[in-house]
Amino acid sequence: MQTMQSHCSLREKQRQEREQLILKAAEEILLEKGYYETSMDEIAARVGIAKGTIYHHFPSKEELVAALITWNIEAALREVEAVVAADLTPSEKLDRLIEHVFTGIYSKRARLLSSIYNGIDIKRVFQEKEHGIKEKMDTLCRYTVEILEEGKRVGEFETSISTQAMMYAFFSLFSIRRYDAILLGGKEVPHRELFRQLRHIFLQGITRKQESSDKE
Amino acid sequence: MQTMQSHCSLREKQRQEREQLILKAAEEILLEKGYYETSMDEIAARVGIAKGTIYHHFPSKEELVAALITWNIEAALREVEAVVAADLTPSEKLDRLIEHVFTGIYSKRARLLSSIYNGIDIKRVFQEKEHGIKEKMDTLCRYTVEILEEGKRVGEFETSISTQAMMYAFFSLFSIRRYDAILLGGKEVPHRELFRQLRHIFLQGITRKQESSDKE
Amino acid sequence: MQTMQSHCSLREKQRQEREQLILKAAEEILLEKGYYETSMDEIAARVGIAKGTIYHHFPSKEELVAALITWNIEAALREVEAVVAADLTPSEKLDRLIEHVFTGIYSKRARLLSSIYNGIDIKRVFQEKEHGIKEKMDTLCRYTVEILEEGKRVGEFETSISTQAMMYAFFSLFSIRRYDAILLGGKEVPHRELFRQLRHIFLQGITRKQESSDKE
Amino acid sequence: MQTMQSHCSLREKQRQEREQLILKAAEEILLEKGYYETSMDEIAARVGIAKGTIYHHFPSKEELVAALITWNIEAALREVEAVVAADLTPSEKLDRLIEHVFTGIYSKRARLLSSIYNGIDIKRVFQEKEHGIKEKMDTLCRYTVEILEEGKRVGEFETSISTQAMMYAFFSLFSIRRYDAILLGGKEVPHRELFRQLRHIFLQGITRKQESSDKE
DNA sequence: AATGAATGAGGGTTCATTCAT
DNA sequence: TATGAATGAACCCTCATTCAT
Repeated sequence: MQTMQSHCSLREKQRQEREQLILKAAEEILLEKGYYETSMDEIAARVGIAKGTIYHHFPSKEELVAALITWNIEAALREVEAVVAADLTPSEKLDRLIEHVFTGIYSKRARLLSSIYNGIDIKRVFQEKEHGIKEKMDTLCRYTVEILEEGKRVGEFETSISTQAMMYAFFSLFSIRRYDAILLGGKEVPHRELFRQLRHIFLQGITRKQESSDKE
Repeated sequence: MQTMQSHCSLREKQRQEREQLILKAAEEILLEKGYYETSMDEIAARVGIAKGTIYHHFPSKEELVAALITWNIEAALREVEAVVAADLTPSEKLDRLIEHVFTGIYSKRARLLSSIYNGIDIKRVFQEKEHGIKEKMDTLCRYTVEILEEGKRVGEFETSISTQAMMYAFFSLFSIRRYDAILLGGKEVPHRELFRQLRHIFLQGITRKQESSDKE
Repeated sequence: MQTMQSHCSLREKQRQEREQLILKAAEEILLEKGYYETSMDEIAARVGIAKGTIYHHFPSKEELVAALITWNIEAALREVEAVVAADLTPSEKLDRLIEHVFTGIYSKRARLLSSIYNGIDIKRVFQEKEHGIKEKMDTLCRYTVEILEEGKRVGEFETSISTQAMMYAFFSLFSIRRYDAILLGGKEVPHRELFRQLRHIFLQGITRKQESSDKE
Repeated sequence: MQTMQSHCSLREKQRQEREQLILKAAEEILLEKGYYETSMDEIAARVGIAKGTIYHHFPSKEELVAALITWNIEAALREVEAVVAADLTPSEKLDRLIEHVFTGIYSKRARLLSSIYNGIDIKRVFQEKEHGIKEKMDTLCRYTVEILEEGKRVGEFETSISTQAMMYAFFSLFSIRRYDAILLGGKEVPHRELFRQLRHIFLQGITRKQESSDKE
C-alpha cells in the first residue's frame, strides 16, 4: 500500500513536472508569437513530447492557456497579498506594487498577462467560470482598491479623483511595453530609469496636493 | 465625353462606396473578434457581398487591415496636426490631444489602433514599407514630442522627467479600454468624468512643481 | 440597304480584327505560360480590352483556345497541301515538310501545337466534334501518309518499315523543343545546323538501303 | 528495446507504405489529368484517406510531384547506369537504352517523365536545387552522351552528326506516346513491332555509312 | 500513459463566367 | 456592344483534436 502510495505520488510528481514543462514551453511560445500563431505542434516539439501527450494534461488549447493564466494570476495574487499585509503606508504599498508591475513588465509574467488582455484574443477563456480567472482578477483589483482607498483616508491620495480612475491609470502601466516598438524604434532603454519616471508620473498624478487641483 | 466622365465617376463612386462598406464591416468585426477570428467570409457576409468581391478591392486580408489602419492613422494625424498648429500653450495642446484620445478611445478608431498594437497580431503589416504606417506613426510621435518639449522649455512640464517617459505615459492612455472588462464588470461608466480624472492624473503627473518633486 | 450592308460589314470587319487581336494575345501568353497559368484577365489586359469583351467573341476559355488551335491547324493544312500538290519526289516533299516543321518549331505555331499536345492540358477540346480539330488533324496525317507511301512505291523509302512507324518518327520531330532545357542548359544553338542534322537522321533512318537492313 | 525497435519500424513501415500509396495514386491521376487538373482532394479520395494526411507525407502539392519525379528519375538512372557499365558495344548499349525507353514508354514512368517536361507545368519544381532533379537529369544525359561519343570513336556512329543532334533524336523517342491519339485513332498497336521499327529508324539514322551520308 | 498519424472543418485566395450599367 | 465589378465554386493548405497502437 505504501509502495502504491509512493508509486502513485511519484507518478503524480512526474505528471506535475511534465505539466510544468508544458506550461513553460507554452508560455515562451505564446510570448514570442501570440495565441493564434502558437500551435500545439510547436509546444509539443519544444517540450520534446508528442502532441497527444499535451491532451493528457490539458483538454484543449484554450484550457492550456487558461491554466497558464490562472497560474500567473495566482502568483501575482500572492505577491499582492504580501504587499497588502506588510506594515507600510499606502504610498509605500503602491510603490511596491508598481515595482512588481515593472519588474514584471520586463519579465515574462506581465507581458503574458498583458498580451492576454490584448483585447480580443482569448477573451472567452476569461469569461468561463470554471477557472475562476475572473474571480481572482477581481480579488486582485480589490486589494489594489483597498490600498488606494486607505491612501485617501489617511490623506495621501487625492480624494477628488475616483478610485476607479486611479485603477485605470494603474492598470494602464501594464500595457506600456506595447509601445516599445513605436517609442523606442529599436534602441535599448535603461528600464530602471524609465520605470522610476513612470512611477513618478503616476504617483505624482494621484497624490494629494495642498491647494486642491483641477476644477475645470 | 461627358457621358464617359459621368460614367466613369459613377463607377468610381460606387467602387469607393463599396470599399467603404467593406472597410466598415471589417472594422466592426475586427473590433469584435480580433484579427484571427475575423474571416473574409464573415466580412463578406456582413457587407452582403461575395467573398471574391473583397479581393477586387483589397489584394489580401492583410492589406485590407493595413488599409483600415492607414485610414485611421491618417485621420488621427490630421487631428493632431490641427492641434499642433493651433495657438495654444503646450498644456492646452496636450489637453486637446488627450481629449481626442479619449473621445476616440470610446470610439472605434482608438480601439482599433489599440487592438492593432496588440503585439504580435498584424505586426508584419506594420513593418512593410508600402503603407508607410510606421512613418505616419513616427510623425504622430514627433508632433507629441514637440509639444512636450516645448512645454518643458516654457516651464510647464517637469524637466526632470524624460520626454520618453512622458510619451509612454501618454500612449498608455490609449490602452485604457482594455481594462474595462476587469474594472467595470459590466457596469456602465460616465466616460466624461473618467476621462476628466485620467487627464488630471496624467497632467498632474508631468506638470512642473515649485517645490521639487521626485524624492527618491 | 447598301449603307446597312457596308455598315454591317464594317462592323463585321472590326469584329474580326478584334477577334484576331484576342487570338494573337492569347497565343502569346499561352506560349509563355501554358494553358492553366494563362488567365482571361491577362489576355484582356494584353489586348487592352475588358475581360467581358472576350466573351462576346468566344463563349469560354476552352473555346478560345480551340479557335486558336483550329486556326493554326488550318494554316498548317494549307502549307502541307501546297507541298503535296507540288511537282516533287516524295523525298523532296518530305524534306519540305520537315523544313516547315522546323521553321515552325522555332516559331510560334509549332510550339503552340506542340504545347497543346503536351498531353493532358486541353485534351478535351480536341475530342469535341464541333471544331473539327480531329478531322483536320486526320487530314493532315493522311497527306503525310500519302507522301510516305508514294515514297515506298517509287523505292525511295524502306518498305520494311511500317508507315505508322515513320509517322511516329516524323511527328516526334515536333516535340524536340521540349528538350531544350535539358539538352541545352541555357546555351544557344545554331538551329539551322541542328535542324539539318535531325532531318538527316530522320531521312537516313527511313531511306531504302540496297542491302536491306535490320533483321532482328 | 526490441519492442521499441519493432514498434518504430512498424510505424515507419506503415508510413512508407502509405507514402507509396499516395505516390501511386498521385501518379495515376497525374497521368490521367495532368498537374493542374489533379487536386489534392482527388488524390486523397483515391487513396481513401483524408486530405490533411497527404500533408503529413509531403509538404505541398509541388513537393509531392517533385518526389514522384525524383523517384522515377532515380529508377531510370539506375537502369541507365547498369547499361553503361555492361560489357557491350556502343550500338548494343544504345539498343538497350532504347529498349528501356520503349518498355518504359508504354509504362507509367516514361509517360510521367514526358508529361512533366510538358513545358510550363511544373517547371519551377525542376529548377529548385533541393530535389537535385536537374542534376540527376544531367547525369542521365551525360551517360547517354558517353555512349554516343564512344560509338563515334569506335566508328559505329556517324561522326558528321553532332552528338547534340543525336541526343535530340534520342530524347524525342520519349514523346512518342503523345501522338497516339492522332496516329492511332483508338486502335491498338503491336507495340513491340512499332518499337522495333522506331529503333531501326533511329539507329539507321545515326549509324556510320561507308559511302558518306549527308549530301546537302 | 505516451505516441504521432489521421482527421476534416475551415481559412485565404484565384479565376472563369455572368450581368447590370 | 463594351465594360469591369460581382460572383461563387474550387483549390491548396493549416491545425486543433481524436484514436489506434
